[in-house]
Amino acid sequence: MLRKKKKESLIISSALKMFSKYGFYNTTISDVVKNINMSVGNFYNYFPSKNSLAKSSIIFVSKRLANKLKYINDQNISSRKKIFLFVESYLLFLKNNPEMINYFFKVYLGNRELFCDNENCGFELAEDFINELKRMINDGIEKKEFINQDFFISFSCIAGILGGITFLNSEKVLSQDLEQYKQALSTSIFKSIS
Amino acid sequence: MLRKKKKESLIISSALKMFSKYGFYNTTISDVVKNINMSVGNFYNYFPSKNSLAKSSIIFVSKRLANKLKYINDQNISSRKKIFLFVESYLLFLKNNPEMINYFFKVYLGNRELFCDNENCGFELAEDFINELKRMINDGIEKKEFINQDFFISFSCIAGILGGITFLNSEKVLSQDLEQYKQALSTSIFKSIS
Amino acid sequence: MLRKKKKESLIISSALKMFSKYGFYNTTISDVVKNINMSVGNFYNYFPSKNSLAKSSIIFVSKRLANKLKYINDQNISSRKKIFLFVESYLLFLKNNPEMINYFFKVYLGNRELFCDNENCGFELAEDFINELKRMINDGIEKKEFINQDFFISFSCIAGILGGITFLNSEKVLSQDLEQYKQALSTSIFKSIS
Amino acid sequence: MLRKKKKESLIISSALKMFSKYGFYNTTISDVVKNINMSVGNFYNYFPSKNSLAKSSIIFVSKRLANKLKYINDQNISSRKKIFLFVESYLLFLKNNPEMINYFFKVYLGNRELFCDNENCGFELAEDFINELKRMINDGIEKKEFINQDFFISFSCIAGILGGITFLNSEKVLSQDLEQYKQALSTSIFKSIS
DNA sequence: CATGAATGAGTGTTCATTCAT
DNA sequence: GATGAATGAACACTCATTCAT
Repeated sequence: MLRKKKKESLIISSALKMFSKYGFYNTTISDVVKNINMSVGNFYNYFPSKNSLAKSSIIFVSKRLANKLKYINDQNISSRKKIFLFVESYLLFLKNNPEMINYFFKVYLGNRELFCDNENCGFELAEDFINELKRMINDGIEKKEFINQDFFISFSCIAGILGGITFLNSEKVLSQDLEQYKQALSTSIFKSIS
Repeated sequence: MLRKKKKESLIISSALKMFSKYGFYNTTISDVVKNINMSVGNFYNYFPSKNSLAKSSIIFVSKRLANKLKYINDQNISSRKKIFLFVESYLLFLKNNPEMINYFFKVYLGNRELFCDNENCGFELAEDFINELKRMINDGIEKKEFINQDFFISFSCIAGILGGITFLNSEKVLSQDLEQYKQALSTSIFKSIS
Repeated sequence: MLRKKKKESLIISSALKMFSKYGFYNTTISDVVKNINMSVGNFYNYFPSKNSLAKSSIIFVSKRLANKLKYINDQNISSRKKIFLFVESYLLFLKNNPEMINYFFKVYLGNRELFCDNENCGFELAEDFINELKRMINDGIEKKEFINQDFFISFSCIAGILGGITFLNSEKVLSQDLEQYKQALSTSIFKSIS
Repeated sequence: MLRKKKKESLIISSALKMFSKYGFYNTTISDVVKNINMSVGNFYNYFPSKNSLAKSSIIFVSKRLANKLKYINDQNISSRKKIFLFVESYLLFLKNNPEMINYFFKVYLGNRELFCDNENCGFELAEDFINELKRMINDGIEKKEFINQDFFISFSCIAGILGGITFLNSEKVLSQDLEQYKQALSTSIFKSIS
């Protein structure tokens, strides 16, 4: 039902804010639902556990990021341009939705145990985004605009550099506005993988 | 007293292993001390709290990393070479002491709340390492081997790319041995900031 | 209204099954109504509380048992024969309606607190059955077929022995079919009170 | 350690009182420990769960009952006398330790789910007592003082009749003191199985 | 009558920290 | 210093009951 989906999104929104700000383990279910005038008991009508909320949240973020990247990937432009547009888009997204990006970097990457089933802790939950990134890299390599190297190196360059600036931003040490960095960042990223 | 320092190091070693593997919040003091045949009560003779153990641990790691970097910085070689040596040294360190690096990336960066006093969550605890990184970057810029850009961009490039590969390594998705990546990684890093 | 009574019986049937199988405290209202395609909210149109459902259920069982016993009591036969017929009838009932008997022994006798009002926890709820049992005993004593002893002793002999075999049956330790025990059981019961 | 065993017994004693009086599910760990000036947290230094406390409690009771019965079984007397001594001993025990017997009948027999592992809900936990009962019955049969019938019938006669009087006693419907019933009860039991 | 979302008090369990020995 | 029993606040999750629709 639509109504149910709406409520789920509302909960996820609150969770992203709280988890990204205070961390998963320092946020109680009560904290999550207080923001949206929901009772603790009712939360469990929408998610079976706090853990599953964390998982649903990362899927939510991954889908959003994947969409942005897909839109860029689908364009018939140079890889250089794609990198630029992606960085631009990413920085804007980070500015407007810091909780999503911070959730991705802080909770998803920092608390891996939450996202594992048994011993299996892959990236399934973020695969929408990762697959799109993979596509961008492979397209660039095919068109000889990127060097043909191990995927994981290129992945580290793109995600790592963006992760770095994201972290510095969340630490509030950046002196300028985020978008001021888009030129330098996209140039750095492009140089690193071409 | 020397004896006291020895015990502290022992505790930190155990903490780094446990925290990096299971996460700070999933590791109890009892877990930390069980490894080293110490009682829970006695732990508190060495550290006033679990939190302070986390802080001491990151200082310990930061110092170790800073030393490696300082040794390289002190040499009279090109920045290109420095980057290479640093990457090489870093990968070796990661291979031999994964718990330290993983602690840095997972716990220190992923659970910032642990390392804040009041609202102040700077990098004081890792400043030994960060200062040395700053020195390498500034030296390179001065010698015109790196482009003269915002420090934080260059920082993101170096730390971000290494962070990326570190994460992939801890996720066990890398197909080759870590040191196989040193050439490509140092090249990517160098290109990104020059 | 008849319709209302039908629904109540339906609920009680489901409750007897669930309560006897999983216990009162391990069965939720949701469990009870799921079986019969009824909503949780609607349940409260028929019973004011979970507790009252437990009470109504035992009354239901007691009436059923009382009817069987009354039919036997009303016959003009020896007490020896009555005991036999009762045991036979009881074992058949147990075989066909284990949930009723198990509810009686497990929930009604094992969770007395549910059936008390204030401090008053009598047998009112099972009085239909108990009165009929009392009648059988007193008739037997009058006819000098049973020894004239404290009612509670005779009661313990009849109900206790049947309770014993019921328990063993529900634990699935009996090697033979229930009705195979009717001869021995009725003999034992008869001997014990005559 | 002895100290530890002492505390465990203390907890079990309190649990037997509370569980037998209010039922397992209506007694909180807090209730159990309040009686003995222990904190909730400390309880978990002695038992891993509330459930395991229930199991340990029944083992405790079973051992106590088995001892009494063993003492009687070991004597070189007639089965008739054994039955009498056992009933006498049982009634005395019930009078002095009603919480133990009531726990056995109310919680152990009434809440079987607590004592099961997986699908396996045998009598292991009470086997000390049951084995001794089995011995008494078999000895009697061997000496031709009891009829040679299915063990479960004889078991139901002994345990059932005692269970009946126990139940009536805990319901406070008996008009006389417990020991007044020993003659009639032991006679009834003896007659039922001989 | 019927639905099922919403409520919120309640419980088992954990764990950082303390303290008597 | 060393021990580990003791403390108690905190939290995820449950579920009987209510109520808007």
